[in-house]
Amino acid sequence: MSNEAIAQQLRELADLTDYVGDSPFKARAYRQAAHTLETLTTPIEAIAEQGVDALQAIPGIGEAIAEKIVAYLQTGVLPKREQLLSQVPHGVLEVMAVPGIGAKTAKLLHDRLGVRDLESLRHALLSGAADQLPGLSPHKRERLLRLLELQHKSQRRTPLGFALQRGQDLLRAVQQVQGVQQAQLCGSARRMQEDIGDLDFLVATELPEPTLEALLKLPEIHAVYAQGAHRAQAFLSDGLQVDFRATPPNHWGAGLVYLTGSKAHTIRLRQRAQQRGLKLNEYGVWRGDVCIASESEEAVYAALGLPCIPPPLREDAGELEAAEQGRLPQLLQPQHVRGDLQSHSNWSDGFNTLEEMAQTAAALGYDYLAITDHAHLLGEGGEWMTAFEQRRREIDALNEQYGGRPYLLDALEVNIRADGSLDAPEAMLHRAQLVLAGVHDAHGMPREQMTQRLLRALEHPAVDILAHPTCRRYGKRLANDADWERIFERARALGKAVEINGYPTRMDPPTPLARALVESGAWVSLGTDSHAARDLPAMTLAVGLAQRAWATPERVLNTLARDALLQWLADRRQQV
DNA sequence: GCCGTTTTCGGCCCGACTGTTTTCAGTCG
Repeated sequence: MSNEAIAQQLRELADLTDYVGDSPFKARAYRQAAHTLETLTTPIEAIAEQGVDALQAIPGIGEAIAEKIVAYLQTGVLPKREQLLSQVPHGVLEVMAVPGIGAKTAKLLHDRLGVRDLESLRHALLSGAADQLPGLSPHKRERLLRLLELQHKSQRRTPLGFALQRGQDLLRAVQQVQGVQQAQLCGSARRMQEDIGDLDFLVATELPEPTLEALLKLPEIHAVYAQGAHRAQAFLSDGLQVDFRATPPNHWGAGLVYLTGSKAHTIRLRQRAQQRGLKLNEYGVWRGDVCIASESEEAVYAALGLPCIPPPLREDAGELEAAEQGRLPQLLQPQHVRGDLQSHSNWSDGFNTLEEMAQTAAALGYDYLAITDHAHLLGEGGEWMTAFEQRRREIDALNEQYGGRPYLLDALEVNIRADGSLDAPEAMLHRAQLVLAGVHDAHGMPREQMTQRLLRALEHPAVDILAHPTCRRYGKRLANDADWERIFERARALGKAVEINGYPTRMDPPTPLARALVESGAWVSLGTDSHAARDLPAMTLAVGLAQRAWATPERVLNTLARDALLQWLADRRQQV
């Protein structure tokens, strides 16, 4: 997938363009093209093969950027970026990434103090040399030093699962603060983006200043970055950034639209308002000085001639066109989900017993839970089948005892070896009620080899679901490369499912690929990959990712009632 | 650099906060 790689280079080119003082609109065009590439569900190579006209048919990509993409695909670099980098120290890109330092400040720091990377920036700040520069007060110097410290400690982006947890805890505290009439977590967390940069809270209040003041005194707040009459920015002790935005209660809906974003979606909405002789800001939709919509999100979208677009779709990735044409998907909702199709018990590497898993699944209201213990961890060597049969008897007993509420599926997760064969005895695979196959080692193979590996596993008659397709892990492992279009198409043709995995550090496949999966028409299976009962609520994350992929309930396996799911499994096995 | 039922040239979202600006530039979301 070069899409992300080219997008990254275009963003750097945009930063460099700002740095050297070329037209800011050029930089914006580069960033817009980068965003478009990141949301494409097709590999850019495939489009480029159809010729330069196909590239230019993509919105935001014209003659010049199309040429740059072709050059990148041929040489692996953007010539313009290389040229600028030969004039500018490499490290200014990381200096510009520090919050509060933009292109102008970075250039000033370089030209006057020789700042060329984070280390020389730290030195310039500590030595006091930076105090002499316009715009760099001692106060700002302290702030920047603290930021450098925090950035050092924290990863720049936090996986959604962890961020949502922190955001919901903090939201409860926010709602208790004097003056807060209503509060909601917005931003990328509300859009269920797989990783987030900060937590954005919208707060409805009649008294913005004292309320913000009180919010910044919450014990969770470690350091205040900026504070005004309507907005405040702060950091938690682990470096996670928090933004508070106060809004008058009667402008709540417009505030939600503004703070939920995404930025690209908001800009499109504002352009749309302009085209209709209106103006959209965080307070509402305006005709001249008259506010014509502000109280609810529905009203704001309606004033722009659109149905309300669900937050996970607000990425400027075709949702405005779909809304305009009445083609918005009827998204999958959490209440559609009847059960979880990947979980592990202490029969393999899970923490909890089958019964503890069943009890939590029952508390979640599930009809079923697939216990997908790792086949190769079920007993040692020749003991596999014995352990498997013992586990089955325990599952049968629990299903009897609980009257099938929830019903536990006697399932397996099996490792796909490097050659695409499965690491489990055939007898076991065919006796299991449901089989997930997934890659657990030999990552990072060349694309074609990985493709063949996954296709071969998919062809195995016992395999029902391809688990965590790309195997990416936050902070640990990049996504595996493969010809996903072919793999999803083969899964569709075989009537098999591909998993959307909601385990917090996996969230696999990433959004654009998940959307390609949904578009392929293959069955989708939602799994939390829980290794403990307390992980099971992560289904929220899997559903969020599926929503970002535009999934509707129809092709999601987990929306089937128990008997329909068992019938689906039986039908597929008969086809073999 | 992109784009066009306002435009092939002249626009390009909009407002809050910081700093030192007595009216605005830089940065951010």
